[in-house]
Amino acid sequence: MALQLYNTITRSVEPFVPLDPEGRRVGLYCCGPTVYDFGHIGNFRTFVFADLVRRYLEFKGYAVTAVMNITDVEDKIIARVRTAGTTLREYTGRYETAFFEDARALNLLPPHHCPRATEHIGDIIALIDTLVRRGLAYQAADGSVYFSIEKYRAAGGRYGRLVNLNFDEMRIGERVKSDEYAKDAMADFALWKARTPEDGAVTWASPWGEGRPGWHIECSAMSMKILGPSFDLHLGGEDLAFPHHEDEIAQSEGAGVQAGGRPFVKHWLHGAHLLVEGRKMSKSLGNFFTLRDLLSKGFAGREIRYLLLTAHYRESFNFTLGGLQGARAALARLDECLAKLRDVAGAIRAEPDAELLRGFELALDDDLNVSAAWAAVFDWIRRMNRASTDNELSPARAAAALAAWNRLDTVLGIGERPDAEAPPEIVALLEARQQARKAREFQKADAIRGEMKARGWLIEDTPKGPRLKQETQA
RNA sequence: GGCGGGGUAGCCAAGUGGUAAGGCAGGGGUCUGCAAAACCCUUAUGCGUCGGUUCGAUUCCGACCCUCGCCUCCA
Repeated sequence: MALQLYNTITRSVEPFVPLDPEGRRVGLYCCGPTVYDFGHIGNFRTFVFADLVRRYLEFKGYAVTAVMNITDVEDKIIARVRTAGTTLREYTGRYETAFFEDARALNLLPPHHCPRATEHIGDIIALIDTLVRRGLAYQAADGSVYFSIEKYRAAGGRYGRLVNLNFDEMRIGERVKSDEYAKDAMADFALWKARTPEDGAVTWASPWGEGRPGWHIECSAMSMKILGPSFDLHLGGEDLAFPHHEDEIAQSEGAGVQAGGRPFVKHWLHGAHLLVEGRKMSKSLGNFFTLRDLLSKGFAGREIRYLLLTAHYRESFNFTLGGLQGARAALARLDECLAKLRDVAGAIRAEPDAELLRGFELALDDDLNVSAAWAAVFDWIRRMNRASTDNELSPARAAAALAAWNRLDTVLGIGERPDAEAPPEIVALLEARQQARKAREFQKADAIRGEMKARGWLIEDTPKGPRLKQETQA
């Protein structure tokens, strides 16, 4: 079975074939967070998607090098540093730490490299210098260095491959006042921004004077430094396709550092945005959620991760609090099944059940059809439960099922609900209830059960005796 | 205005030129002292609207409506 992925640059689903001649090593870069605030659920949809891509490639046996940049210098950050009266590092450090905490809550595998823009100023300057020397970049009257789309095109570069744009029809100036810039052409973009008084201490020396990097250049400089001038996969949110990724291609290929005929990036993947409660997420609508907001409402990281992983990455997704409740119920069914399997399997070990793996892999091979993958998982859960009810679940079969699940979960990253140890007073209540039941004092037994539920513990009476479960609630 | 996605059950969401996966919620049943969990049955003659192509369309084509994204520093 072969993995197929949609490629934004060809607008089609195509087989994934690594650049590595041995077909083993894969370089993956994902545009990471701009650390000016806490990450919201939309940001994390993209990062969960990137995590899925990385994990599935590893599942398929590829040796992945995953890179995610930290954008720690940028207009919004500088503005906030100024109003907060703090230093750049202090300000961004706070949100970077928060980001990694959030990432851990969602069980995102840490990328192998998380380069910060501010720690690669030298690489950025070197890349800009190359572009200047090749005649593709120029310093304008305002002191900033810009990339010339016209020169790039004249040199054979193709601009506008990720997004079909008609530059004559563009509504120029609607979002940025054109008179703010001294660029030769509207479409040119900044590589190096000359220092302004508002930048405060956020400035670096360069051959073109004091200033700071433009936005796009950091990703080109850092990705090529770590993964080489040509690498396999570049991911990001769909909004980044233009201009960010388009400009990355122009800069990176404009530098002429790729081996003959090789592209900067072979495969571009873009994750769709999400809606929240059916509306575009916005603070004024009250449907703007940071990950922290959701965690503080009592939802678990795995529930959020699961919900984000129920929809295909190229479709916009309607994220709702009700959906999160549904996620909790679905995971409870999974947990229930796994607990049963573990109970039956005991210490037996077995090879993974091939049927489950096959359905799962078939689904994800098809451009990461994660909905179909979950369908395979839930069909399997039903089969296991039925076997259990019909008394046909042997320890060997349960062990094989568990082994398959563990393999799947290297991709899904859902894990299992941690078992909480019941406190002594709950155990005492449980024993009291058992006494009452034995004496057929059911009213008393039910009262005790109600008392335990009030304290957050549920009882399930099984043929093997009562089972305690901690109630989850948001 | 240009370009690109979408509109599938109460909600979320796959999918296909041949008669609609899966999850949540709901209804009925089995089991249970009662529950819980689990299982079984059930819930779209229908896939935005109107036309067209076809033996056959939710799937292809056209128009229209609604919605989301991008159109210069937003995941």
